[in-house]
Amino acid sequence: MAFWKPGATAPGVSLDRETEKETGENFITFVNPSVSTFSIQQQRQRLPIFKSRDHVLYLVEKYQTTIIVGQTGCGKTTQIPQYLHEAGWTSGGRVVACTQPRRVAATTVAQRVAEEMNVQLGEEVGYSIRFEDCSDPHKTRIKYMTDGMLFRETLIDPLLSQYSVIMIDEAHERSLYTDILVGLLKKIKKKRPELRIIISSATLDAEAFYEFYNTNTINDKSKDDASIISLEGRMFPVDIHYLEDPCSDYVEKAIQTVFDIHTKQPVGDILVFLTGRDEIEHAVQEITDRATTLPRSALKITPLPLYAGLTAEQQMLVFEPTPRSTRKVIIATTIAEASITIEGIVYVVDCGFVKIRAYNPKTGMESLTVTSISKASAQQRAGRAGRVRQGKVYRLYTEDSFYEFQDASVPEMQRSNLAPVVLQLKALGIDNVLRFDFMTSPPAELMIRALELLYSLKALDDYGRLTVPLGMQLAEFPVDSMLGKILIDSYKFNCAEEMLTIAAMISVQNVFVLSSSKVDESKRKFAVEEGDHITLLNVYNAFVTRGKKSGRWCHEHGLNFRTLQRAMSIRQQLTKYLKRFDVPLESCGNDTVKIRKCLVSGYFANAAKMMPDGSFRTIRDNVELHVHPSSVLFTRAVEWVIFHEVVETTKPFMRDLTVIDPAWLAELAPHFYEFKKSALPKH
DNA sequence: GAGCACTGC
Repeated sequence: MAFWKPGATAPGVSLDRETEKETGENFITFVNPSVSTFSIQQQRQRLPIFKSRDHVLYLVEKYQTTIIVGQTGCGKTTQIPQYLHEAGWTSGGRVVACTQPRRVAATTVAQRVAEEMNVQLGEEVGYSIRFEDCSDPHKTRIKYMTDGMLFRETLIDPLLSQYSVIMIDEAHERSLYTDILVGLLKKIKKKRPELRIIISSATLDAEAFYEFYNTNTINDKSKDDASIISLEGRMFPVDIHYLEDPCSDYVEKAIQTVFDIHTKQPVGDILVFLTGRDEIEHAVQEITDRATTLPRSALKITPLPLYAGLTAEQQMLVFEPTPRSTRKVIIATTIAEASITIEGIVYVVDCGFVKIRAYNPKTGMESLTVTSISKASAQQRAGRAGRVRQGKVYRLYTEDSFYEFQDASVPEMQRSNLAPVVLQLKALGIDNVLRFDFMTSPPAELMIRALELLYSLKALDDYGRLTVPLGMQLAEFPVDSMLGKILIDSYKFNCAEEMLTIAAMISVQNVFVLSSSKVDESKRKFAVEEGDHITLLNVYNAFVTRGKKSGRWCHEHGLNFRTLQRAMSIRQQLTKYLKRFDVPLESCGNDTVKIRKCLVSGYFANAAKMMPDGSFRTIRDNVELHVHPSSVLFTRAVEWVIFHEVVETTKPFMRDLTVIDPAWLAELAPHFYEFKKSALPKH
């Protein structure tokens, strides 16, 4: 195999060299390619990363693992795969992969690189995300993909043999699949010495990745098989302002700061980070009210909310260009930290908090709590002010409290339900998941809880081995383990068609448009006394029949069009799996008893009984629970329910409930409830 | 009795 050697000229490189020029001129000229007079190749050479091109290629050649530290905007994501391609790493049918934690990033970066290489997207340069494979198995040389997709490929080809280089981008975010891949690649690299791994991280974690991959234990650097390189960024400087004294109400302080900036600072839009919808809607309202007291001659101010629960149309408003006489204030959740980038932001107001979801293995409950952000998050938020010109960040906390923040937030692996991780690792032949080499091992309680759940679902046998076929099928199924079990068992109740719809609707969030008075009214039209699952089934069926799958109909009924479209895609995908598993695709008509019994066959562990005061207790542990106000069963008197999940916010709330007959628990989950039969009423 | 950070397969 012919590799490019340091010092030699790589294929396709000679032309670049001749036109190489010193950088340092006005950056703005190539920030916007449409007004640039430079060719694409010249623009590429003007990126700060170009200066490190040879060094990066040298390290990748010499070391099996290279850790690249580089700020957003340095060009690593678009350039490094191209450098590797130019240097011959894609010859002989091999592919360079670059993973992203988010779908949009994978598609937009692939689009950009295809333009730079002047090729058709989906041919030499492609992408692969759920529901969308825009790549060609024979032609694609550079493949951008979500980390979850690359992980799924390991289920088919455990050594990922078609890839010569695998670049894990944004590794500092420590998403669940990034962490699994980081662990798996350590195993794969032992079996494939020719494979090269690039871990790209924006921050302080770099050293930890290096330690994880470097197999050299002696004190002689020349024996290292991992290396680190830092790349220069291309951000504009951001002035940091702290509070002198801590504040007690950061929402009020944020509003005051917005007006301070508005009345004292030059033009430029403002981005405010708060933690959730309530705070955001409150701030938007207050800013609107107080703006009326501004002098008529002053610059106008337009507050805009931004969070995931809004419809696509509502979200698009933040991208509308601002009229000359107006300053835009975007008030956002953490969604604006990495997922959505808004151009033109010059001022950032950072409250210093974020809502974090964490899984408690003792109770099996998830909590959603407001916690301090990490230093890395604070840095990322500040960076949002330095994309177009020099910016300012106003941190609504003291400098001392900043230094008390954790360096990085807790990796998802440390705070998630690990049932799917356990299933998938076992499907890869990694039986002892407790001893799998994770960069940061998850707490043992999380692992044990996952093993217990999988055992109760009969996905694991008495020896902790994956059962055949159920365990293997659940490992492959891109759906929550309990829902997967329900889908596979649906043939027993002749209701696969109904369960496919329910599973798809449960897998998406925000079916009903939030914070609209129409919603409650609209929801009542679809609501049934059996509960949320069958209500969701009704909504979906109405959408595809009466609603003719149209956005207009959704709008009229307070439903989120994009969410329902996504539910259709998921349903389609899940249907393919059921066909492959030979589950007969029957419909039970409108037999809600069959549907609810089928739900019990998977959700038996999540059962609760109502108390005289209207609260609930779990049957398993007698833990107090409440009906979430978004449920159609909220304020209704019912006796026994099963639920999809519990999320603790102000109280532990059950979400997505269905009314059941307790006799079904004994009938369908005797292995789980046998020892507690006395707790069930006699029938 | 009154409320839902964000991704991903």
